[in-house]
Amino acid sequence: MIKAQRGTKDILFDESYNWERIEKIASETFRKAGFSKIQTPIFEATELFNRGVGESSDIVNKEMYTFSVGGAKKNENSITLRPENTAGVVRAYIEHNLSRLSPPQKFWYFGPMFRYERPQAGRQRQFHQIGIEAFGVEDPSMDAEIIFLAINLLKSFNLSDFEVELNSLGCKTCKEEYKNSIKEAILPYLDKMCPDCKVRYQKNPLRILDCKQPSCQEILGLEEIKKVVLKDYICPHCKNHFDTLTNYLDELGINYKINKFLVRGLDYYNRTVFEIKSSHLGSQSAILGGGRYDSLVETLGGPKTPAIGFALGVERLYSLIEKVEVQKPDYYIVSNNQKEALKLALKLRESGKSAEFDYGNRKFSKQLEKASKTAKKAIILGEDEINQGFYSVKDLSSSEQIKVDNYNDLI
RNA sequence: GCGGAUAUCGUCAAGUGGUUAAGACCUCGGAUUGUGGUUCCGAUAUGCGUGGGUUCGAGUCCCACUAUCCGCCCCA
Repeated sequence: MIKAQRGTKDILFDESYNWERIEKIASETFRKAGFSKIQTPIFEATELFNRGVGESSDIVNKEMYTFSVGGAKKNENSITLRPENTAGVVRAYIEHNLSRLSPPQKFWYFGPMFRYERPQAGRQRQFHQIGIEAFGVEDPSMDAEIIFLAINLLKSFNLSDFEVELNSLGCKTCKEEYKNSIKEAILPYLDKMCPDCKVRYQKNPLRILDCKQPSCQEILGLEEIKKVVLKDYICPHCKNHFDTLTNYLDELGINYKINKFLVRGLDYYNRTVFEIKSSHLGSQSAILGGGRYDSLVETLGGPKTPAIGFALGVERLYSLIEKVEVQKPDYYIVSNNQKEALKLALKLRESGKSAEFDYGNRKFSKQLEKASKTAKKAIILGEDEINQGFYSVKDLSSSEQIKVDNYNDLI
């Protein structure tokens, strides 16, 4: 038997219905904020992610679904199933010259992403993200709006038990300085750190701050290291940006926690980064994450354009929300005349009712049994009804059966 | 990539080396030829993740593989 691939799953019945609801609620929330939906391809040139997400990230290093196409001329065209969607949206932004339009340009998306990882609670190889990307605004009011929107989105799913973490990574220049001072501080302890951190030290030292290894945690906990990490390293410009943002958030009554150790795993982030966590998710506690990526558009060949966005894990969100059952159809038509049953069902649907009918030409007791399990009311369309031109309508919860002479009384 | 647990029908499961692999739910049929939700009767795994091995005999023991779940890493 052929089974669904490891880390992938089928979404059926009520689950599928709840997914539709999620998309609808997200769509409404974003539409009100002036975001339009963007749909980009599921695969892109591998190069896009190498340059966009970054060579030092785990995603690019070991989690991409990359393959070459083009038959015998292998490696001619290396493509990759998107591991995230920011790079794709930025590519589209550049390709369609959207920077020529009056800023800001605001987009949202919903779709599958692919990462080759070991599946676990809250982690699949094909998973879905809802996200937004906004281009062309540097002002911190945009950061505040985006963060508010993220919170607002979660609240529209009736979630309240989550925590917002916030940090600023600084801009290109002060981020470099920060990196260097971290490297300097850590150097004496480097040989005691885990192998991963030794690599990070070279490639992306900020990620060391994220390390969960006890040995590394111990070193990060040392006073002299903490002093360097917690020092306000960011430049006055970035500090001003961050302070204005937190001021706005305070003004909006948003609870957040500044976490100086919050460093995100994708290379393109700078300045504002944030993450929303729930304690009900197990070890994969992040439900949403995002931040600024002011140089990504330029990195990928576009004009210098500030930008910010976030992505939400739909499977993780799904596990937190209250589920809704699919509504039963209004009518189930019980009949041994499939032609008349079909005609009536189609007519009812045209009148705005939901209606199903029995295909089986089975005994009425069987048809009614099915009706009682699946529908609110049964319309019995037997020989008497067809010949004499009326409908017997039975309310399946009260057992009450009435004779309806006029079709209009059914709708 | 590393650790731990698990794998018996569509679902939940009993089974701890010995005849034909319990049971429940779901599904289907009948009791009831035009009246369901309650009741009663019946049907449904030549099969126990896959492949080997031990044994007179394997769902049960051993080995390998695969998958799932949980944790690490990382992320959403």
